Amino acid sequence: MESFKLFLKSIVPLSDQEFEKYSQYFKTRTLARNSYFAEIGKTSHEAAFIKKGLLRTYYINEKSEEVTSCFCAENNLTASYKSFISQQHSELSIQAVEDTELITISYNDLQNLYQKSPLWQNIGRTIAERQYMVMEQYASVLCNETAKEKYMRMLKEQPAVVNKASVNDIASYLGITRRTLSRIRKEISL
Amino acid sequence: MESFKLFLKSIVPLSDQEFEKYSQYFKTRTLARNSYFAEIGKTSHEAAFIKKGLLRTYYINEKSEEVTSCFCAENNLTASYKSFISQQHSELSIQAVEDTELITISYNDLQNLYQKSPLWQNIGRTIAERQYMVMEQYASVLCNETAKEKYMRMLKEQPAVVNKASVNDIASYLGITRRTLSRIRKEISL
DNA sequence: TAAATTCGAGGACATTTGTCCTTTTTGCTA
DNA sequence: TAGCAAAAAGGACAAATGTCCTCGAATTTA
Repeated sequence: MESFKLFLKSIVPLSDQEFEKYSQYFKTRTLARNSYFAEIGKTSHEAAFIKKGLLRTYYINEKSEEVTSCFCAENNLTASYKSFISQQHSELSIQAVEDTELITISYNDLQNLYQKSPLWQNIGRTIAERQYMVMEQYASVLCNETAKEKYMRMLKEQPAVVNKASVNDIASYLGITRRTLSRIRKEISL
Repeated sequence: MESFKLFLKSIVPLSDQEFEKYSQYFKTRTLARNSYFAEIGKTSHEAAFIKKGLLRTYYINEKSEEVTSCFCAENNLTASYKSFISQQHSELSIQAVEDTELITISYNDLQNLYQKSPLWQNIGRTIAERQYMVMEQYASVLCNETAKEKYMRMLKEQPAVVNKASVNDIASYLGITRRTLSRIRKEISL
């Protein structure tokens, strides 16, 4: 729980006592490689903080291909947000790329926290704002860079992901084909 | 204010009395075509609901080109969110594509509302969550569709914007060049 | 451990998109 | 309304990326 406490403290002022008070709402859980935290078609009842490991979020496009929309690494949050927030069927699957340890909270417990405490309303809002800013960055960056620029950025910003994820998943995350990624890797290695 | 009230009601349960109670915090303002709601380098002290008109958000990339990251139309919110939330210099400019009427709130007033009322904490969080979901959609779509698919989607989802904005701005919004957009328009018109 | 399967690299060619430029159209203003 | 400037269209060629394929290495499974 220590890393999660630090994460929360980076968002709002929070004493150890306050954290203890609410820590009962959070459960620790492990997820084996390739197993799922959320699945397309099912409603997602949990959000998670990733203590250790790596998760991949993907959806299926009109051509029935898996498109990776996100890699979530240690010390970050993950959830099928749309499904979790609206409590409707998920359009996303979230799968463990490697064995992963999570700290989770259920939808009902989180709503309780929101009811109970302005502190948690504030945490919830701030997290939503942050997720927005991260996504904005992702969008503006990925849509206006060439394939090579995108891969170089990923190498710099998410080197651990590049090592752990498959070529297929990295390519679809960057919105390019395997072939293009292969060419870029060749070029870089020269 | 009527459209803004309806907008809020679509987010949270809200009585007319409650809305009246807080409406003093909101100011109405018009923005002439080509003038700015936010500017790169300046801190953004306001967020806005667009009553009428159209705004374009852009930044300057490393090649010193304007990149349009967003078109915000009537009955939506706009802000240089990062700057507004963090009260730091804006990396974005927001410019009126046509004469536009806004309903605005200042950063300080919004913080006051958050202090004063869990209702507004809730509104703030829900809006942040929604903006996140919109941005997620934009990101995954733009990064995994061809130039033509992106333009066709825009035609369908934002026909008014396609009519009002310049070819240059539409192209940079879609992450393609003017030349490519010109080719697509030609092809469609056949 | 052998066979089967998956995964990544890369060849050959097609298609898409970008670059640089000129021409045409549109809209403004003097 | 004539003249100018800005915006949009589009020609010619280059570069980037995609498609379809094969091959060999790595990994899994029987």
